[in-house]
Amino acid sequence: MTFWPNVVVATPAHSGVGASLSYRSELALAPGTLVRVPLGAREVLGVVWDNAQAPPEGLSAERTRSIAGVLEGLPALDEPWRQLVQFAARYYQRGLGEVALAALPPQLRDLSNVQLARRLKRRAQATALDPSDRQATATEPALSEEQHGALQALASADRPVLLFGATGSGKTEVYLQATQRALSGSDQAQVLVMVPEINLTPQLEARFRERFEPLYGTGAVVCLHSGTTPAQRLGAWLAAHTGQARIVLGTRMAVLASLPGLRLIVVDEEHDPSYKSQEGARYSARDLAIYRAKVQTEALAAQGGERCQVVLGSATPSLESWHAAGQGRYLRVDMPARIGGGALPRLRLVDMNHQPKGAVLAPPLVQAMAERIGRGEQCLVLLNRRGYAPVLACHDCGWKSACPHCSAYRVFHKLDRTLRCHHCGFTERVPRACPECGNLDIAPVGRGTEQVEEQLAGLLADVRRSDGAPARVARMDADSTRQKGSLQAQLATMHSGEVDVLVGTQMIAKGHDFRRITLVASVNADAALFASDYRAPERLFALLMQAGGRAGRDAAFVSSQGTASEMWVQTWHPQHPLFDSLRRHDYPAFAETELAERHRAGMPPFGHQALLRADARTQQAAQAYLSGAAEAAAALAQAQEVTLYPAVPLTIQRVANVERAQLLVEAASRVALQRFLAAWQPALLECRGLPEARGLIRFAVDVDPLAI
DNA sequence: AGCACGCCGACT
DNA sequence: GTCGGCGTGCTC
Repeated sequence: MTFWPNVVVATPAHSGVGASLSYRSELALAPGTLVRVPLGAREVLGVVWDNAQAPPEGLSAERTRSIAGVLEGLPALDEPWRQLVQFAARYYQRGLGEVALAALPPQLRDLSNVQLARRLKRRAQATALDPSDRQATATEPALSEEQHGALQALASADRPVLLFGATGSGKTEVYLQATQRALSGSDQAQVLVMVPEINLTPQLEARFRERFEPLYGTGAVVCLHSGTTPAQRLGAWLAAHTGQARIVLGTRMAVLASLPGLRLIVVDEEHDPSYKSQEGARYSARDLAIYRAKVQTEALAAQGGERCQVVLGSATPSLESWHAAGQGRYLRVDMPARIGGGALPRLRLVDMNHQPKGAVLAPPLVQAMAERIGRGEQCLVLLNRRGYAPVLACHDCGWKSACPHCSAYRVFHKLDRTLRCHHCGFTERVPRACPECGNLDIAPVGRGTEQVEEQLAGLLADVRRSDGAPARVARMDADSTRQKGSLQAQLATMHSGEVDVLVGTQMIAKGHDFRRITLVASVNADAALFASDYRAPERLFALLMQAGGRAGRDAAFVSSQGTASEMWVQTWHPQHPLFDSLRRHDYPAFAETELAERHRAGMPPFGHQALLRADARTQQAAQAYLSGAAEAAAALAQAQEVTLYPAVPLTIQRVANVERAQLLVEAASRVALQRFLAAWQPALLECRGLPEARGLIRFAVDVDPLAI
């Protein structure tokens, strides 16, 4: 008997190849089976999507080629996984195969059956050799009343849970115990825990290993993120797929891992923009987590009635999630109190209008830091700019350190005397004199972390710590942590108390549990207050709350010092309403204001958006393509009540000599937007051939974009 | 995306 | 006379 399986392969949506390709097979292949198939001149990995009994229509039999082989020993990818991939591909307007294959470890492609068998055998042996003297029960710390309530709510919730917990309220312990509960329900049960950034995985991994390896063995916890080697990634994926791994920790890519026994998904810091992918299929891992829990629950219901729970945790939830909770679509659970009864830091606004002109750090702030250092406390200084200064300029002729390949300035890095473009990476040594007029008087404009570090070291030069040693300032940003292991090393110097003041980008604001920090300062927050991006206030609020959350985490330490922890913000606009909510740590009030504003403007979550983006050799070509695509869809847009805005260049118009433009699509309903985008797809392919779009490099649709 | 096929400059 | 530049076009 001959079968005609439809197989998905890694062809992007814009390649013109349909959703799946028909092959011939003498064997019945279950949907989800991993196969190797001939495609043109090569052989590629594919996933059987369905197995038709009849040959495909409109395709001659001799053009249908045979399946080259099946990946032996691997269970088929299950129905909920396929539904998830199908949903993601459709919703984010990408090829089915592209999404499916991107979710698989790349190494799986070039693994022979012999190699695969060897790997699977080794895994099975490792598991078998694992010491069997496992603990039967976990040693779990006692929970606060709030934590206990959250755990109860999570256990019985019939919808996604939004865990609204202050920084330091002990959300991680709730995740740990919820995980334990989910795993103890069945030998097959699995849990997925996501964090926004790779940097945050090591400490979470340590806590999960410590808690669960004694119970479930050393292979029970695996990590999936872009920092792992291809071999590790394959290993972790296989462990998750075969059920040997009980807990998968990872970044957004982990949401697409194969997890047949999935019972709980945790999305920590759910508001974080890192959950939205910015290339390839531009999916939101948080939104996919919600969908995944739903289809998994449906699948579990069919075989006995258990649920797959999903919990989104944050001290400053995304407005989308907050709104969903307000509507009752999510169950909101509050944990307002800090563990140990510590208070959230007091807000101290520094009105820069009343500070000495040109001061990077206001004298009262420096004074406050000096006092804290003298008492053996630590400080954190936040500045969202790497390097020494964002621009180098000539005072004579007006030359600025523009990047020749991008419409942006190169940043002055004083430490290695370079001008570096943060967009394309183009780096040159700092010129001795102005390249335009030869003037020697070229000077940095604005400030970055390197400069603040340097200035602080100067300002605190005479300050002594409680042990009499001079105060020590360190800097932590993408530059200082580029080398492998240096992030951990830098965190260690902070934990040990070797460093008194840590200057850094938002990297230092996230997640780290420093016990002796009692003062956090944000040096230039103002840019976000008046940014054109409508999500900028939300991000600023989250960043400041999160940064403030680094202070005073150890209530006993703070009270023994006889002080209160503080969050300092330097601003030229102390009257800005955002600071009122921030002062009261009142996220709900802030969210209400922002949501009202969004509602008025028809912005998400009340309206729905997508972007059509184009990259081209010239700006004209990029815009011509977009305009052509808009024109082709004018009637369709009108019928669907979708608004198409004019094509505009991106804020940074050119990056690495590629011109970029985009076009905003707005609709009042998600369904209308989806219908429109799906119907638009053929026109998007066709418009590539427009003569005026000559020079177009690529286009992409971004559904639910984070920035417009 | 790959990888072929296909038409024009500097080399053994 | 060939090796190879990357411009279009197809992949069940």
